[in-house]
Amino acid sequence: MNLSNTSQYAIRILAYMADKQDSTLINATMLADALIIPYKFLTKIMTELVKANLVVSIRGRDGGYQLKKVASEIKVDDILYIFNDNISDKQCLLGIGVCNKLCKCSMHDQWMKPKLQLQKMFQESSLADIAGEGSKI
Amino acid sequence: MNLSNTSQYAIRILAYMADKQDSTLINATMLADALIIPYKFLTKIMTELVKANLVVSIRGRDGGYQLKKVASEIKVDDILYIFNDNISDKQCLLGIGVCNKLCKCSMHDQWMKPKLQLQKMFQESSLADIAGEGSKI
DNA sequence: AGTAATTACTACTTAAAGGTAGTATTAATT
DNA sequence: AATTAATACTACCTTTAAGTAGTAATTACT
Repeated sequence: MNLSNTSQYAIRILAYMADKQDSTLINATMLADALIIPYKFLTKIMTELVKANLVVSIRGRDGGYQLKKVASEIKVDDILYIFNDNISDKQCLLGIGVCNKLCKCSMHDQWMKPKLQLQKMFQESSLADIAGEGSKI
Repeated sequence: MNLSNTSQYAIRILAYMADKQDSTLINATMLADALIIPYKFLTKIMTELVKANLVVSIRGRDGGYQLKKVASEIKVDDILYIFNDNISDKQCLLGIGVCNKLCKCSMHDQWMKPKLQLQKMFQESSLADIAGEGSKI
């Protein structure tokens, strides 16, 4: 039970960008070096973040990336959603199609409480909440 | 954020076996048919469960499988552990090595509470707790 | 002893995630 | 206009998870 590599990278990238809001643009080389993420893989992720409207890109010389919204408006859940890594309501912990009150998998009841808490955490945590504070990047 | 196919299958298999405790042995064909899991993949998983000491196998004609312990003694966390799918304490949500109070990733604090609740749920839920009750199998 | 029914083992194939390489496009600077 | 530095695109390669196939080993029954 864990996040995909891609989601982990994306969260770290965006949290780093939120932390460096002062400098208008950050380019892929800077991000890849700072976060120790393979450059080519990072640019692939950046393009997805641009398409998902979380990031704006400026092409050409002196180009780079910046957040499209203020940090407090970008939630971790928004990031996970892009990479299909969020916790959906219907999704069954045991993978038996759709799970709900009427048609439960055997772990439905036990899963309910931690699931809601996880969802809440992802939905309420913004980049502003997680950026900075001298944490690992 | 989800369990691997293999873990999902394993939980379903063991919950089903716990539910059918009356019939001493259950063979791979019965399990594969009942749970709609590919037969060959299921036997592979069963062999791992035997090696992990959760299941006993009887080889040869009229052979099959049965739980090695009583259902209440087998926790979901024990199953996830086998397939490296449990939630370890050290494991960092963002994949930046080891995460702890002294050396935190940016989501460490937010992750702590849901993580503990998830761990607790997996560690406290036994096959006896999740088997039966007319749930999907 | 032979047959049938079962698990165990070994090896392979397929699909998805993770990662890399090269080229096209864009735009500022000279 | 040419050069340079950046993102975007397309295609490929590598690794891991998921699934399949065939055979060996084991054991009850006849």
